[in-house]
Amino acid sequence: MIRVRFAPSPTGNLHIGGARTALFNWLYALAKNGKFILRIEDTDQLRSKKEFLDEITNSLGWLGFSWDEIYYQSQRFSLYKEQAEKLLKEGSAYIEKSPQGTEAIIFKVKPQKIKVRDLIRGEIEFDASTIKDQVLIKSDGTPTYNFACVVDDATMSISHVIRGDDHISNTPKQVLLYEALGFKVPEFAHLPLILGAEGGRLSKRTGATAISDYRKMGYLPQALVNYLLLLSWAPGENREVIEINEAIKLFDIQDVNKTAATFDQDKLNWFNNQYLKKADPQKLADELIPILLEQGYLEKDNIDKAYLLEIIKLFQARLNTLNDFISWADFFFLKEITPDPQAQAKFLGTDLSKEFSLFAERLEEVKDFDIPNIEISFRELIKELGIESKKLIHPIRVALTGKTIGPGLFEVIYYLGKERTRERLLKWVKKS
RNA sequence: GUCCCCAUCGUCUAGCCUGGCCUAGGACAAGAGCUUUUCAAGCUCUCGACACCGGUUCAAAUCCGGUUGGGGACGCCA
Repeated sequence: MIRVRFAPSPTGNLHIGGARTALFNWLYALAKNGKFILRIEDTDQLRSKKEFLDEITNSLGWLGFSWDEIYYQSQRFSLYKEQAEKLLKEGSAYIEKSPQGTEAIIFKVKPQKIKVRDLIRGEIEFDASTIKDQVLIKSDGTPTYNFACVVDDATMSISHVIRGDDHISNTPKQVLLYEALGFKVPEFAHLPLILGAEGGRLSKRTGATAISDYRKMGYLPQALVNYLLLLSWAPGENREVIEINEAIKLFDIQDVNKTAATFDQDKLNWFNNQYLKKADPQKLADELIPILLEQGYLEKDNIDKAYLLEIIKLFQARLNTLNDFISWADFFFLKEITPDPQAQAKFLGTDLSKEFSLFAERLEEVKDFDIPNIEISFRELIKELGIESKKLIHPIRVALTGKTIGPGLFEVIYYLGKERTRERLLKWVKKS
């Protein structure tokens, strides 16, 4: 039975690197019909916070990873103590007294060669003479990371330890502990790290790294998962966009690369756009409504969902993030728009009173107010006035949307409706 | 400083294990064009890499050694 675990410490948010480790563990469990275990490493009582724990579990859930079992190290202190005392009795550990009189339990590291087999990297050899004796139980009675980790992985019957590259140097220390405690050594797989754009670890300075931040920025979990997955694994056949169910069939931990990858937001944006394009507008609406309410674009008791759905369809293909929707589509929800100053100067600087009022009149006369008929009436007007269509299209767009870019003008007019279109046009007509 | 890991376009990668099919394939980004009503999307094209040196071999991106470069770890943090 394959049993893997993700072991975050609730001393910070779930970040990109942690999410990727969780993904590969979860995916491997699904691919091999095993179990995925969540272990909360909250031995540091001072730095562990409930809010971080909540953020981590919420983010994992949002990404779609569910766990079969959950454990908290803070509830297992007696087990660690017991195992440390066993080593003490056998003579492989000793007690060290501090000047204050407190006692710590230290593991004796004997000089020897330690071989670690890694599913991704092959065999790695370490010389134990370069490793110091290891603290097992700190003088405050709590276990150290390496010790609790070994006791837990062994007692939880973890078959494969899949974790970040940064743990490679912990591995020989842990192997020694497995052997001293008489536990079977699990398989190891060390995942390459994800680096920031300037090289080095992904940090707050390199941009947002918390998964909850990506959620707030309007990324879809499927897109983020797909991107993370492709960061050090490839399904082959030049495939990039891959549904998770398909990935489960193809994934194997041995196929993961050894090389550290640089996080690239541009590519993430592309993935997000790919998923946004084919997403169910209904689902996007569900995500968008709370944000639109919060920012005052919608009123709680007055939501026209069918209308919102149409507007979403209009923008879906041009969004990189869900949040882009608000900046592109705001004019559909605002009572009054303020045109971008540059756009106004460029397209509404000259007097178009005659053209705008004529067009407003023509729109009044359109019988079946639909997109083709709006276009026909516009084209006829252009012909009569003898001007180029773009001479009028761009100014009208700015008058209606406040922007120089957006969906096709006739769609905009249709969804804005006769009334609002007229109002916004006439605002630029000088009364003589 | 010591130990460990890694090395294909700017970025993510395919190929490497099982040398020849590689004048190295795809994607993102960038640039150009088509379309056009602007921005996206879509389509077409362009730019662009086997870090270096040596060895093995008829043949090396692929195997071996070294150099260089990058990253990580050396806590009574996890």
